[in-house]
Amino acid sequence: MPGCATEGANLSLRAVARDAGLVPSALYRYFPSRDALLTALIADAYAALAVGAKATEAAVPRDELRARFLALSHGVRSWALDHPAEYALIYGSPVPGYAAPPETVGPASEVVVTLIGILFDAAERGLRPTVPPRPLPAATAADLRRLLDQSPRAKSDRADRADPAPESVFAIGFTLWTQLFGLVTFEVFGRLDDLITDRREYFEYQTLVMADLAGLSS
Amino acid sequence: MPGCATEGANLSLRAVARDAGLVPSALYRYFPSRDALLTALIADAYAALAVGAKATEAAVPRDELRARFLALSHGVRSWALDHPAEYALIYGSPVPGYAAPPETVGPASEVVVTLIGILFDAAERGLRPTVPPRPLPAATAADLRRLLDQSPRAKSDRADRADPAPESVFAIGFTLWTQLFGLVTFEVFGRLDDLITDRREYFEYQTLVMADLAGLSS
DNA sequence: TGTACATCAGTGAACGCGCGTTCACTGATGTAC
DNA sequence: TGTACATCAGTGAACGCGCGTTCACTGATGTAC
Repeated sequence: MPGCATEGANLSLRAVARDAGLVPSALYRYFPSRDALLTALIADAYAALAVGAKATEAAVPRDELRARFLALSHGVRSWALDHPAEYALIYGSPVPGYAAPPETVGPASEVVVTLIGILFDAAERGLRPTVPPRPLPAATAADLRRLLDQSPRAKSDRADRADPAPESVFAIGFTLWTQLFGLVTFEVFGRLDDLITDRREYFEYQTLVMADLAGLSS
Repeated sequence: MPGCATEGANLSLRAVARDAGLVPSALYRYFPSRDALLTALIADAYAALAVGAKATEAAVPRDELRARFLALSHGVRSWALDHPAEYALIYGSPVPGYAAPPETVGPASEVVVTLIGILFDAAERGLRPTVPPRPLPAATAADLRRLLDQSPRAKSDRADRADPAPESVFAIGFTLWTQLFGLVTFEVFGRLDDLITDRREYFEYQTLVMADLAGLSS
């Protein structure tokens, strides 16, 4: 499809056609329905976010774990601020009557996978979270172990490290993931508007606290 | 207005009228426009969330700081899961073309004010966050000091406590606030659907980690 | 107590708009002989 | 090289629908005398 500008706050089929300089019915050559178009927009948005966030992280030397985490975080924030409509599409209110099909789960998890990769590198170097260790509850531990088994990187070098349990690395990864997107969502959706004036500085501070929490000291 | 059931995923004026058993034009007796109706729905939703969350927190003895935090968190989560449409209205994607008027900022901040109240009580009892202290950057410190001056409770007993700086109590409050709503938003909006099976247990675990982080040990 | 009138709460029809979707079509581009 | 035909990319009119909003109205409830 030519152009394919997914900008603009409106995600209606007609709005997408307008942005692309086409008549609405022309989109039916490319997508059988509005839901199929929506799926493509969502997959594109996840992919674009992952590209933006991982590009900044990949530029940092592998052993600078704290800097890698900060780069990833700022990459997510920058992309979200530059593309608020697409960010809202993937991290905002679910679209009523639309269920994301399975082909979007891969792109959707790229950021958290990268984040957890940093934490595994940190665990390998002996870095430990500053928050006191707390045993994972049973069902959550099972869920994280299942995700771990689907993650080739974590599985390959699991044998030679008994401590910390890889599940607990996932758990701290989920904590950071939640906090990161909570932070970005608050800012992009304007929840900080009358509270925080220098939002970049605030974001930097909060991500530094998160890095401290995860024990990413270098 | 009779009935005034704000349930239902749709927030259109006609949908609200339907829920209330009225004809659409009847709403113009109560609200001059759709935006005014939206403002009322938003204010109601904030108030209902605050009532739900604070009710559970208020039932806990004042000196059980950890239990108060957990009760507040679970109160927010329960209300959000019971009222997903209203939760999306106040914590989801902003409605295009609608700007929240100033009368919604009071109700909007009740949960974070309660949360920070718990943290002030904890600071008074000498409890300290486990995350290493990190100096607040200038603009953020100024913002938090300004919010502090608007908060009567914090101001009244500020003189007799030099340490920790009340701004830093606000800072940790903002961290927990972000994490709490990030957690709830992920769950309510279905972002955990194929990842976490026992979501209540997962939420409990993550809030316990947050309490550890904030040093809420009793 | 009974009548006259004002207020109130809501009705019902109509408007113009943007939406998703359909369908017959057009005209440029490529391919076969 | 020239003609005939198929494919492709997109057009344009039309549909039925839900939306926000308007306006004249109705009928029940309250108040004055």
